[in-house]
Amino acid sequence: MSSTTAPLTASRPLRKDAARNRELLIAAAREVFAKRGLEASLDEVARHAGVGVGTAYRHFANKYELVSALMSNAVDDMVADAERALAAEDPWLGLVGFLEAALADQSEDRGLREALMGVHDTEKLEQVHDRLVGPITEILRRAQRAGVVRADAEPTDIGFIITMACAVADVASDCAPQLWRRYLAMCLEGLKPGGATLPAAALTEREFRDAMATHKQALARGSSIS
Amino acid sequence: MSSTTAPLTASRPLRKDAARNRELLIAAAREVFAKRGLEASLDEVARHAGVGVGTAYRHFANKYELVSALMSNAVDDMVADAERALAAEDPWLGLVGFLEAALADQSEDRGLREALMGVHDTEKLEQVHDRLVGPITEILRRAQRAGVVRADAEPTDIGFIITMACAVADVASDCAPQLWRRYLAMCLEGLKPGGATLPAAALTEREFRDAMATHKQALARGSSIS
Amino acid sequence: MSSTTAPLTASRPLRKDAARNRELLIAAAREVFAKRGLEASLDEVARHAGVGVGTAYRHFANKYELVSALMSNAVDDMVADAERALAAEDPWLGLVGFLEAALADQSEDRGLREALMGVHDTEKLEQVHDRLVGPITEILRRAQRAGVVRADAEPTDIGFIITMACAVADVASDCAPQLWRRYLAMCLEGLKPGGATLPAAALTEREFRDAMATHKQALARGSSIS
Amino acid sequence: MSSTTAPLTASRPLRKDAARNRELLIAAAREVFAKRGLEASLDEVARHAGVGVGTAYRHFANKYELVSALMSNAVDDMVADAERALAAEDPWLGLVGFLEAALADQSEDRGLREALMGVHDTEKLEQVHDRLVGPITEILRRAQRAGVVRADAEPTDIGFIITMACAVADVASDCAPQLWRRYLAMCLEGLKPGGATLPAAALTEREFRDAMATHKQALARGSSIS
DNA sequence: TATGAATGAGAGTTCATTCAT
DNA sequence: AATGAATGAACTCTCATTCAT
Repeated sequence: MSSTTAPLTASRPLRKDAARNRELLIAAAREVFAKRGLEASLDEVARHAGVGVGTAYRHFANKYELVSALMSNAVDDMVADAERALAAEDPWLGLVGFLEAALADQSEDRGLREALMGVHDTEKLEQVHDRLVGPITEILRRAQRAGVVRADAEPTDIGFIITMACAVADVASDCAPQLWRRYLAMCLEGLKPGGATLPAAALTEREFRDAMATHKQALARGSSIS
Repeated sequence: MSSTTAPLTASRPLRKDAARNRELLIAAAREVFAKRGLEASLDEVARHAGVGVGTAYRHFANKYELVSALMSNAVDDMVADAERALAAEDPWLGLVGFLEAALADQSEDRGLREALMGVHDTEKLEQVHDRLVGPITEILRRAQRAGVVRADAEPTDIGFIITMACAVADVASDCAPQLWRRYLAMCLEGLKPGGATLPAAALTEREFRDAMATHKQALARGSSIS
Repeated sequence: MSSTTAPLTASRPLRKDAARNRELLIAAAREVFAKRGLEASLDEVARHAGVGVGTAYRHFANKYELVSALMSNAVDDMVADAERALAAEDPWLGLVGFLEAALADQSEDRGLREALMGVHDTEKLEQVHDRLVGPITEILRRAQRAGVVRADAEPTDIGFIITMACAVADVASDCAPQLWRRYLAMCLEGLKPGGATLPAAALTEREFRDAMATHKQALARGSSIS
Repeated sequence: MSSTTAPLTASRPLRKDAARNRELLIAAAREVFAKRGLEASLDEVARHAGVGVGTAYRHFANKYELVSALMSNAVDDMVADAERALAAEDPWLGLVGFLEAALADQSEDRGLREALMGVHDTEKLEQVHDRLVGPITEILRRAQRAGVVRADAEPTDIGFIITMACAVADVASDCAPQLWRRYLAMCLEGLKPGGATLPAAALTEREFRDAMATHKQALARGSSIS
């Protein structure tokens, strides 16, 4: 009856605006996926968020888009972590600090790990990489210039070190939530100068992206995320 | 030693055609699971093998049993790898050789990686561990006695190094099938004596088993492999 | 009493279309199960109702829940029958009327007979018995007080008389839909005072419930209704 | 080598002749079906008999034929029971004795009950009836001539009384194996002269056969016994 | 002839996605 | 815009029956 959008009657539920529902869904998805992995159903996410599934599909074209949004948030965090790392005085501690910060998040979130290991959309993947490649490259190069990281290390190595530590977290997060730190430390030894020659070349940024994209498509085929 | 053609396995000799189908199924399963992971359906495996689903279920009580058979084969191979490693003169090269051999297999087989990372049956898991723990411990201890591996390394570290290299293979196997070698080399640097103190204790053998078992159960809940 | 159109059932009001489909499903289930017994598939019930299987599973968690809903309706009817019987002036005619009314329903519905003979869920069974035991006991005791039923009859005898008449209906309902009346009459002769001593004690209410529950479990093992 | 059929070498298994296997299968089927009902699989029966399924299908065209053979045996027993009943001096005790003997068998054999309630083959059914109708009719008529059974009872009533007592046994055989005797006694009261008029005519022998046959076909449609 | 391996239709159930309300 | 009911393909597993050995 009124032209305002404010609720007039107490019995009519508040009209939640879209942004609020979007946040609710993302928060619910994070919680649900963190605990149960990406195989949790969208119904469960929606229920957790207190909205209908239909609403989820209004905000996200499909399950993957929702996962994607989660990833964007995680990437935001990683970018922030990276900026903090660049602000650190010691380049080595900066690198280590970045990895620890990024992994501290991921080690607690199964859904995030699965999402980062299995991005299902090339375009999205490009965006993620576009945002991270600069900071990560700078963190690494700075450490190399300081002589604390071997010269043949490449930015994609950082990506795979994260991948590896995530794998440990995947297996051990319930029993030993901090175990990934042990293996991150081992990998970091391998990053220090003076080690043996590495038997295979690092991927270029381009190859890394393609690898990720191919991997996802392999995952997507036959997976519930299509 | 015997002149009979009886199968070497202790169980009842399989009829010729049945044995053939069993092999067809295992081969098909390996191929299908290698490419698409364990979430591929048994129908697809059977189709790939050129047999009906029913046949698959005659040979393997359920999907997991089939995966389990695949794993048994893989564990056989790993045990053989481990024995070769112990026969090597140089303890370090033995250790490295074992890891490279084991990973060369797994890097090409996504299903195998998923199976080993996600054994869904506690009993089977125990069997796998029972067979591998001895040889792996001996490989490691020998290298430690020779002073080429840091003293605080534990057998479970070998397990997690395999886990990590598999994670790399998971992502990159299509584009860069040998990339895992780069990161295995990095990890091996971390295994050499003289590195920084590791920030978290290795799991004991028992904890490792429990971690694996818990991980599986988490995976199994809601997964197609129940 | 209220002017709202809210449903009388205490649970959340179903959306109009959903309520319609629920009714369609129940009607279809009654028809299909009535004709073909409980072994008819849910796909067939859904097809008969003109909805997808998924819809059936939205309304009923599993096949048994659907059967259960059917049973609840039938028990409602039986309770109503029992109340009418208690309102009858002649205690004997009340008893007979109750049995005839109850059996008139069941004789036409094979699914209902199977459901009542084979309740697969202990809790549900308890509910059914809880609702029926009072009225039936009262009907019987009133007739006994009036001296028209033998003193050693027990409420569980009523249950078994229904069981027996149902068995006749099971066999003969197609060819002779009223034949059960003949054998109900025979059983009723056995209920009248003055007959020979009965060679086995009636079950107590507790034993009757346990018998039913055990029977169901035997049926359920290996049956499609688990 | 020898022209005898006796085994010559200890290692070669005795050549079981067909008759022996047939008996083994029937015995196994009786046991298995008695315990688990007709839904037990033929594989299980064959395993129990120590032969292959193929052998079962050599002797019986399908599952139903095997059940049918079981029934034949049971009918043999019933015919023998009937003959003993006719030899009894007291016509009433003869009738009662026949029913008790027949039911004592059936009450212990779930498969037999299911088979008799659900004969799936018209021809077989005819055979069963052909063999039983004479003796049963004679038992009944003799009792009627002696004035101990009501004049409007028909041979098919005997069939349905068995049906009814079987239904009781079906439900209660685990908890109260003798309970059917109570309800048989009640039915027998209804058979005695002097009761109320029965509200529906007994089936004729022809109708009884048709009822059974129709019933079976209904059961068979959609049932595992096709 | 006996065997048991192979078959494949069909059952119950789940869930990403669509669409009427 | 929000809801959640509806959809139907897909998955695992069973078993009566057939057929190669």
